[in-house]
Amino acid sequence: MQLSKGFDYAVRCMVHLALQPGNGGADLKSISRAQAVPVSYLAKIMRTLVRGGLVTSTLGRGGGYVLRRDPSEITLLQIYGLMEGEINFMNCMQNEKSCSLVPLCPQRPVWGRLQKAVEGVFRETTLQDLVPRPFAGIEKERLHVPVRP
Amino acid sequence: MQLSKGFDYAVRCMVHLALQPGNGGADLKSISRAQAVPVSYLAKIMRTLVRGGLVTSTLGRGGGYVLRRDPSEITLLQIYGLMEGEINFMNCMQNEKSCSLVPLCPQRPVWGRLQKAVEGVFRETTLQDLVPRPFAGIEKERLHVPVRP
DNA sequence: TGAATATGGAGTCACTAACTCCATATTCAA
DNA sequence: TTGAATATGGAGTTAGTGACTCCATATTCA
Repeated sequence: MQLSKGFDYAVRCMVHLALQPGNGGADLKSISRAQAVPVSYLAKIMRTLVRGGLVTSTLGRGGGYVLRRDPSEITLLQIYGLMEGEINFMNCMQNEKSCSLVPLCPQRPVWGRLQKAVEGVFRETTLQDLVPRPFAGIEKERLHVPVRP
Repeated sequence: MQLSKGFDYAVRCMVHLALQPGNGGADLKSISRAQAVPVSYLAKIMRTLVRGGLVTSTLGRGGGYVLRRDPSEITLLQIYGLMEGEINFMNCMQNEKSCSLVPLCPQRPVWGRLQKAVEGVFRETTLQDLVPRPFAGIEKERLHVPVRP
């Protein structure tokens, strides 16, 4: 029961974007260097985040990535959903009829409780909560500015 | 973030044992048949449960397995601990120094919260809670009797 | 004595997380 | 106009491991 590296990377890179001065954005190479994530793998992750609407990308020279919303409006649940899909602890939780052995499986509600618990933590945690203290709260009014210098 | 089949099997087989009439115990083959778990794999799982002290085994003809304690005193956390070890959602949570990037990693407390949440559900759920309704509570006074007929 | 049980541990196999590579498209600067 | 710097798309690779199998051994009972 581990979270994937992909998810970990995604979260850290989103936080990295949230930390850019004036939210100016950052490009693949710089994120890769700062977060120690292999650049080619990071590229794939960023594509997922862009497709999912959490990040905006700019092509060509001087391009890069910017958060699409305020860090306080991006939850871990959204990132998890993009990287991993629905939270489910057992295969039998995916659809109703996959549990074949017992008509009313007694552990089903337990797995459900786990799901809800984790979902709750993910839903309540925003990128803003993950910004290291010294930087918390600054530059918030300068969000959403374009990347280009 | 999935629970392993091994853990699922272990839980179901423990419940199966809790359901035996008069807690007479059951042997590999019958558990395997009833719970649809490959017998050779089940053998390995049962060894873990025996070593862990949750189940007593009897060798030789007429042998098998019996729960060592009352179902209400066996928690999912104990079973999980045997099958999977400590709950940890990220590798960096194993020891203090594995998180190398940032001295005070902001997501650490979040992973910790997940851990606590799941641990809580596991600790509060006993085998007794997983016994299907019609059987709940019966035969409790006849626990701990020997296997042999 | 032998059939029926559990034990121990090495071995197999398939799947997938994690990562690479390359060809292509876009943008800007000179 | 060209080329350097960026992102995109997707196929390919690899190492690790979860989910099993297999067999030789020990124990118990009929």
